[in-house]
Amino acid sequence: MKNINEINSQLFKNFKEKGHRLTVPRKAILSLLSQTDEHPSVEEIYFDVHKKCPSIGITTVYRTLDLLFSWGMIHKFDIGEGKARYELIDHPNGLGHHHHLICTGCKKIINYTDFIDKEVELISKLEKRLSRKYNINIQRHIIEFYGVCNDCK
Amino acid sequence: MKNINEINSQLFKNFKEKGHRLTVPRKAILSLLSQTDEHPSVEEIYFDVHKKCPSIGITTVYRTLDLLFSWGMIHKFDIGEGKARYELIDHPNGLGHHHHLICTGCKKIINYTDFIDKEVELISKLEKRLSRKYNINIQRHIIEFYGVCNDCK
DNA sequence: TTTGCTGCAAATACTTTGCAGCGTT
DNA sequence: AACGCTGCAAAGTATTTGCAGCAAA
Repeated sequence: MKNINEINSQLFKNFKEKGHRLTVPRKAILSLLSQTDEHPSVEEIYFDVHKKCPSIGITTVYRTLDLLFSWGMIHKFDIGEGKARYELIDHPNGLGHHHHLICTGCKKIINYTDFIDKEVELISKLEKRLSRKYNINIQRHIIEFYGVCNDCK
Repeated sequence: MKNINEINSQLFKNFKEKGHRLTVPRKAILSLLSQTDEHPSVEEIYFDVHKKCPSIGITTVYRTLDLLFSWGMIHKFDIGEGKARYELIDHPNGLGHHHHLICTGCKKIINYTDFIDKEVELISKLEKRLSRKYNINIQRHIIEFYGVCNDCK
């Protein structure tokens, strides 16, 4: 059973080995993302890291997330709010590959991992076929179900 | 073989029967959406309808699209540009249910309909299971594959 | 020491809102 | 005639950029 420090030191090590500078804001942002199963927005990430380290500005949060996204380390998506939400891809804390169930009322996001095996199987087949047919190099996918949760009915 | 006027008159008829006022801007926006297989943004829709009818303002385009979305007539999604794109759901012009293949380089969107039968089958099963298990009333889904197209490699 | 990263302030992009008047029904 | 729809202007969010200084490697 790994604790948070072990998990983070592994994450940080990988990060540095890829040649990126491990600065205070980056540590704070990566730590936050590795310790949550939620899908924080820029504002939420800024609120958290700025509280722990007030010198961090929101511009840096935007820039860091952009970089992490372009390096393929995080997912970026918009559930219909007009702002981005983020999630670590290779989540070190036990949360494996999953898809989302989103309430259009309260914007709650449920990560589901049940029923996912058949999905993964179909999707990898599909990716191969689509890649070949449309001559496109598929890197990731988004599968989201939208509905109204019990509290919002 | 239906022509555009027939298609639109059917669309407009349905629209009015639902109790919505059929105004000049709404006609223009619905016509545009029914005649394209693309996924125009607000700006692109505004550019088109404003050219045909200069009195239409961009605010009306935003409001009309919001209403069409809340009435379940159009899809609304963001392919990672930070702005919404739209698409008629019940496309009268032959384009059936489909999913998207998106190039992260040039933002080109390919509608694919091949291989979709298995997807639809799996998805409807999934929707039932997820609805029951998570007690949520699922209304729609988004399935998108992201990659780099041949031109952008 | 080098070069990439950072914070601030300002600019830009997208979307929403208040309000008075107009047009569809 | 009623009331929903519209355009304009202004305001509200979300995000990006220029630049000088700082700090990780």
